[in-house]
Amino acid sequence: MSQSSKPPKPPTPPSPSPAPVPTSADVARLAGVSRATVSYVLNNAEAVRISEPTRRKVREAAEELGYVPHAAARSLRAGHTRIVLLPTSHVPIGPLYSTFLNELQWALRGLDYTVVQYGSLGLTGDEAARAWAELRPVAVLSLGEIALSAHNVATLKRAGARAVLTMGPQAVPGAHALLMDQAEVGARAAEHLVERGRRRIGVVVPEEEGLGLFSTPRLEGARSVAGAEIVALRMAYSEESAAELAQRWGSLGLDAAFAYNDEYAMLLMRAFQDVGLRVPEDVAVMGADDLLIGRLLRPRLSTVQIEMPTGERLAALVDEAVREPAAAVRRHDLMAAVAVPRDST
Amino acid sequence: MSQSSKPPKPPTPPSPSPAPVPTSADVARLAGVSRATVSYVLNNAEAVRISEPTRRKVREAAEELGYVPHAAARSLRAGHTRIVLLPTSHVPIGPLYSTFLNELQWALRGLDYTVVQYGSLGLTGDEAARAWAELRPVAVLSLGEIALSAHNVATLKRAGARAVLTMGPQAVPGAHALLMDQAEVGARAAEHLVERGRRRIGVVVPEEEGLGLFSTPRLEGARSVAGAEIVALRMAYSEESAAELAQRWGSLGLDAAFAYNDEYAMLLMRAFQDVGLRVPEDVAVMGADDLLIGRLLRPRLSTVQIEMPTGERLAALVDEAVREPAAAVRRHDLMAAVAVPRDST
DNA sequence: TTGAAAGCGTTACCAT
DNA sequence: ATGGTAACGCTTTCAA
Repeated sequence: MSQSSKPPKPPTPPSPSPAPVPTSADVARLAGVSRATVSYVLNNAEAVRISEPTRRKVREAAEELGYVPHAAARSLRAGHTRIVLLPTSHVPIGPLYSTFLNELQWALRGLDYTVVQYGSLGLTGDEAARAWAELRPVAVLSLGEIALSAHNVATLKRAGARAVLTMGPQAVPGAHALLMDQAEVGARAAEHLVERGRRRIGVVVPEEEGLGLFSTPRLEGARSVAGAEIVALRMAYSEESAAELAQRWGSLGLDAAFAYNDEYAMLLMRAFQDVGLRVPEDVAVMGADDLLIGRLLRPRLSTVQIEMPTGERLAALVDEAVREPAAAVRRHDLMAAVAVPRDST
Repeated sequence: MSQSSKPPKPPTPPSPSPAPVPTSADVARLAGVSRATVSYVLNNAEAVRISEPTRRKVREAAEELGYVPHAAARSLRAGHTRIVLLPTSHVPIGPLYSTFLNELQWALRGLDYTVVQYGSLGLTGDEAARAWAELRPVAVLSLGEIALSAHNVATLKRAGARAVLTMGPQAVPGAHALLMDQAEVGARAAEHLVERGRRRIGVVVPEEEGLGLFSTPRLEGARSVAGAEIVALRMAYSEESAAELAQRWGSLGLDAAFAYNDEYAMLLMRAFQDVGLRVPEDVAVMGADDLLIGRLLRPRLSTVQIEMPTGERLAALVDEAVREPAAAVRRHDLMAAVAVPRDST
């Protein structure tokens, strides 16, 4: 090997040969046709008629080379993507929510979108919006874990997003609002307890970080109910923390607990029983989310059932917003909450 | 304000104007420099020295235009991406798993990867591999929900993937194997029950689709234990199904149940109690995953604790595989399972 | 210190 | 029925 004008390309220093990725040009060469023809065949272009022998040759060449088109090049050329960006934080919100997320993802795939879940924990609205915009998503569906400003929405739209949707308690200017006000949940719980004759209600606020977006509105919702006196109580998702709270319950002078959700409720109810408090005689306990496990304890747990939109419904909403971004930015009320009385209240 | 050569920009007419996305050329024009300079400034190129005034001009122009670089164009030029592709199915596997997934995502972001979660439910290995390859991920981390063949791995590598990692019970040729054999779980459970003097064990197999990847190895693991007779029992995640199973339990002649995981175990245990069977006297019940809720029922649920790798650990493994794909494809044993005896056995 | 230009992989128009 | 070619937005030599 003699030295040519080009330096002997060092074979990617540390590792061996990264073996070049086959391109449509490679396929064309092997099939003995042009790149355009390859494109036509592989995309089943209907505007152009290609002879059957040629089609087969192209297909075989592609197969032999293991050719797979390059999504980035394709969307660069197309001028747009089919990416729906789904910001997420690391918060384990519970089974209800993750089931919903999975459904949504599945439904969007069915509509031919590529779902990119982008971990955005710790980013500010500005940083997040910029990072998301780099991917040129056709739509952004923020589940409310990041607080978006009108300016952030503008950034995303300038980057080509045809729709920005936010799910949460309040609307953001410029974005479609999918309203899901967790305050409803707190309100339904407190109303139910008041109906049952309870007056002084302790509302559990999880110590776990990141749940504030849910727990604060739930607390406020409870506060909004007439006839009830509300006391906020911090508690962690652990037996120790629940035991500690149950221990000092007597000194609080409360007659009911609304425990954020069923899991915290079960924890607390068990702790109550362990210190000799009777449920519901001494203290009523109410959960939320209507998880199956809430029915396994005795007494059965009263709860607030939340009707989440189906993933399919939401996917359709996204699709509609993408297809018709002209339509005035709309608000949808997506959440309904209803008390489910069982035996703990 | 008089009219200039440019027409008075219509204030975003209803639909037709998708308002062009600003490019680096626009920034260059506004700042009065070349595109190259823009790139240097925005990427803090160290090889080139740019005057401070120029830098400021460029930054201000970018700011004013709301310019955000185009990730696809960038990676097309660079010849590689920082995408780690994470195939997912729609199965709600439980809190343990989703917490882990979130951790992993967060850790990968910290390593400057972009995590793309790709819903692959219903795709065959071939279809999935092709779809993933289009994104030119630098790494694919398959959690085992899709069965990958050696050929699929080859497809991905030809498309530029520097690492393909599979998490699951068995290794795939060409891929790094992160072994997590769920059979361990079943084995630990059965061993524990045998130690407690049980001989005929019913193993619950969830009817829910998609759990087979976990439930089958757990069942097989139980079968592998000497001294126990195993009977597979199908059951759905519902009170009705559990009740039905409890109803005919007497006719089965079994003295213990290993219930797939803690949630199924709790469901079944409650159903046992409702039909008058005593736990653990009449029947021992064992769960898996060591969920907190398992401690809330009485008797407390014996379980198998699984030590999942931390998201951070796994992210580091991915990073290492990407940086050094030359290193022989390795196997890592990532899972440890240990029985946690409580009161239900 | 800055600018001109090539090229990454695709697709769509316009010739042939 | 096919092929040539330009263009998408960006980075990066190379030259000035």
